[in-house]
Amino acid sequence: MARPTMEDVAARAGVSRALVSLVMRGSPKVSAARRTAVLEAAAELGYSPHAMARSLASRTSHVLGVMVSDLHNPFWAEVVDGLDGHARAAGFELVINTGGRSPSREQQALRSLTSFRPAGIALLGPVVASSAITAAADVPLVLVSRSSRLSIVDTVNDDGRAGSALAVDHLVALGHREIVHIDGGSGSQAAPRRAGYQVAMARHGLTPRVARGEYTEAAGAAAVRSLRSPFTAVLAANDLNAVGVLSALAEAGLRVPEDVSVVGYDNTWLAGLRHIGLTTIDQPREEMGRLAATALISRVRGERTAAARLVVQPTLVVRATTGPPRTQ
Amino acid sequence: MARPTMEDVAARAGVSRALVSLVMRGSPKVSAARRTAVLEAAAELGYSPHAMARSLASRTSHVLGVMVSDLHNPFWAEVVDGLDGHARAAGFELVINTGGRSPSREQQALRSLTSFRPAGIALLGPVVASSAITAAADVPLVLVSRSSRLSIVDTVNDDGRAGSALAVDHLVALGHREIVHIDGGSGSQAAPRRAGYQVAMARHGLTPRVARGEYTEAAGAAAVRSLRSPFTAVLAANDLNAVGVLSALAEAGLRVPEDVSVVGYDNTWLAGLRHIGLTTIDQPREEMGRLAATALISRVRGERTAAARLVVQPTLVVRATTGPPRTQ
DNA sequence: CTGAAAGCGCTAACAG
DNA sequence: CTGTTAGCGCTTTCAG
Repeated sequence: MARPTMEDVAARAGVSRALVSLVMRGSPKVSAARRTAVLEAAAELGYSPHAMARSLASRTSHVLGVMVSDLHNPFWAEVVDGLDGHARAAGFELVINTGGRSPSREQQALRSLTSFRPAGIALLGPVVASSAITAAADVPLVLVSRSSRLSIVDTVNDDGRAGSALAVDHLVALGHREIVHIDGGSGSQAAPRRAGYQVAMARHGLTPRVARGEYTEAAGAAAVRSLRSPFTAVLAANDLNAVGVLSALAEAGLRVPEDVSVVGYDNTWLAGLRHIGLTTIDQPREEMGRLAATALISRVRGERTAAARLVVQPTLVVRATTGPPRTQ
Repeated sequence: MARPTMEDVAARAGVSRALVSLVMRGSPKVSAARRTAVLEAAAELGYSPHAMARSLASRTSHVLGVMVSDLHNPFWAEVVDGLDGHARAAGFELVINTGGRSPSREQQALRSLTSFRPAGIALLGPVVASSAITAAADVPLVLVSRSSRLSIVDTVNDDGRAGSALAVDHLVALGHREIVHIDGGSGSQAAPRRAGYQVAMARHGLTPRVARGEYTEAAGAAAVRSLRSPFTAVLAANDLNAVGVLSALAEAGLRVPEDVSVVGYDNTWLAGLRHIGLTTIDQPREEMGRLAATALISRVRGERTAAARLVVQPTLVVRATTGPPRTQ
């Protein structure tokens, strides 16, 4: 009942174990006849190679580790799609982990991932300390939605400053002046989005107002409830956060966009739902996943040693939650 | 630059490799002095044990493989939460994979998972053929949201027939008679939900009408558009599907619930959003994850050999998408 | 193409 | 408590 090993397959096919190894790795130096014999024997036995033994012996791995900070945010599912497609095409497999938006759990997840000695690791929206990242960095590492100064890691980010500016410009063009930003707190990429907002507001001669938030629905709702002085528009931390904002506004009896305009960030499928119809800043999610996979794989193959700083451009998607402010 | 091994730690601490092994596994038969010496040496070297070598040598594993059929459905994220919490508490780590709702990709994912020789595997909403499941079943297996007759696998399901009946009874009590069901096609658990709907309709003396669907938003919208004859209520395949239904109804100029009532299934956070306010059938998602972890771990420990058939009870959650039909 | 031999990093006895 | 001796399942030489 124990799983068959290469030895078993070799015995059954009447060949040497070395030959089975060659066949399993798809070597061209095997005659067609023997190859089929081996494959048949393997199929009959239900043999499948032991990935760990293989990577232990070969000191290589075809596994890419992926740490997803928050499985509940649809944004990451779409990034993983891009990663998965590209990795698979290049002959790599994904092993996914989750960090639950908590630094300590992320650190555990990272350790767990490295214990598999993957060829490379992608961290999607990590909040863990940069020192913890360095400690794990004896394999190629790529950070998505988090910047880094470390030359040993690659990064894939949208231009968060530009994205926020896009939102502010859109709102100002509609006539808004009282624009609040609910930020992502210490979440990944919250800082550039915040900075972009502040700079854009200043450029328009407006006073920035930042409310502390987080990348969750609950935080968006809470932030709105805590806001005292009046405002006519809010730039939320991300789509999830924006949905919380919408709920809190509705609760308060405020209409969107007549009383308050709302802009999200990410353009996940959530924003596109007809009943949400959220104006938002689009990040090319699948492409970001693809870029991350490409960066990782090129490092793994030793094709590049300099750090890659991949930046994608966000774009504005106007839907139903933004409009001109009410004239007083 | 190569990763330090146990040998390196032993050398640095001035002890034998066996002692380091004992310390790493937390054995009590090591003096406090030597233990700290070893741990210090390990910390200085940045040593972390090689999970694969360990499991290769010990023929055991503390890894649980998880195949998620669809990362885009928030339902699974919540099940994974339950699984993760319980597994972690029991000293197991999760390795996640995704199948993209395609049988062939699921099979690949399953193969990839088994290549790590995990202690057990959880399949969340698999659509892959049952034969492919058996082939992988030389480790304990648990299926979530999919039934099975195989005695070697455990299952965790809600009572889908009861869930559908709950929805139908609710709609009938409101006065509906033209109730359409958009089903989950060949998706996991679509059959019992469909059967429950049909039985409940018959019990009320009503004619069942099933439209072919899938567990996606797009399928829900498409199904509504394809419906010819009139109806006053729809029971969707799941929440995602229901959201598509809501969109298509809005497009067609139909109001919810005045013109048409809509019931979802799952009660993911999506249903609870104020702007959706979907009446739905709740499945205890985290608990399902917890039960799956418990089942898997008890099998892994050899505490049970009989198949577990764990069934949880769905409940009705009434929100804003259901109401009495318009009186003609 | 084969067979033998060494070794990946670790655990599991077992005799000191 | 220690050091030794065997492997786990596989890849990698290297000499046939």
